[in-house]
Amino acid sequence: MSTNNEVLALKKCGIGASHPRIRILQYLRENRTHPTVDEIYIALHESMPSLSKMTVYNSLNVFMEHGLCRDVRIEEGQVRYDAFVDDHGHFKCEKCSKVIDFSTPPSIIADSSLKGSVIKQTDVFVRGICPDCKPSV
Amino acid sequence: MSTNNEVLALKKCGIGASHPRIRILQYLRENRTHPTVDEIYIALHESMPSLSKMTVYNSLNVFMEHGLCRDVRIEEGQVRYDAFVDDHGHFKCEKCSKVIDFSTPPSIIADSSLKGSVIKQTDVFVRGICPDCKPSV
DNA sequence: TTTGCAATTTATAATCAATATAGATTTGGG
DNA sequence: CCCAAATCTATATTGATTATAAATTGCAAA
Repeated sequence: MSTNNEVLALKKCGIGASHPRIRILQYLRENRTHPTVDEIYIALHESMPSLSKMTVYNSLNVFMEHGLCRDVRIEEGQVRYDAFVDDHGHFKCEKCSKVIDFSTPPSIIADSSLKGSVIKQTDVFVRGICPDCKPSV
Repeated sequence: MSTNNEVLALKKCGIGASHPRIRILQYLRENRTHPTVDEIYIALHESMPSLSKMTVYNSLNVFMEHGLCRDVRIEEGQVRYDAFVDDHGHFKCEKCSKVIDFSTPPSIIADSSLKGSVIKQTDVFVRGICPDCKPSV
């Protein structure tokens, strides 16, 4: 079945592959739109009437702890989630609200102030107007 | 008096130079520790007993609207403020909790996915262990 | 100065996403 | 199939921030 990948990914992390978790991870991997908890909940609730929003919160937190997804806090008061965990930045268009991925330079620290530090996590957020929404010259 | 700079900065933005605003801006400029609303409130309340926390919220929001400071949302659930508004990134040490400024590369977008976009605001957050807290080899 | 009005501040109440809790259900090994 | 552990669900709670409206302050004109 098409959820095999998700089951394997969950097992590989040593966490239980419950039905809600499989569906949430699958949704996140198939919808690279950086959805919020609410968006995920609304989308899945239709076909899983017993799903609780708490389970979405819990699952996403567990996924994050195990590197299966990351949080995108580009907007105040709305946490988005992304199953693409390789290094990349997020651009939010203030016109159409889309969140677009982009690549970042190999090194984000351009001075020596943090020489010798250990980097655990990097977040790069850019806000502006995307090419599609920008009035052409 | 030493608050002249703040009065001028506020007037230049076209916003009222009330006593609370002068003191809050002054505190922010003299304490480059990226304080939270609570930290600012506690620090100033001592010498301004009538100060309301709402005023700190209001003032910081007005300052942000006029480019006098920026918010640093490097931690979930805690907004910090920074009167240094030139482009720079923020590093948070997970051991000592300090937030350290660093410079960022001239261009933060390393691919062509956003060619033609308008950039309004950039935030670069790095979490890890700072040189002081890292056990030396 | 004094006056008057708009801007600002203050206190209180309301909001709302996220967490805590505890009982119910599901999962997976034997 | 059974059972203990993991997970899920519903409800209550939290806590930072916003909303509201009344009180106060700032400031410019008379």
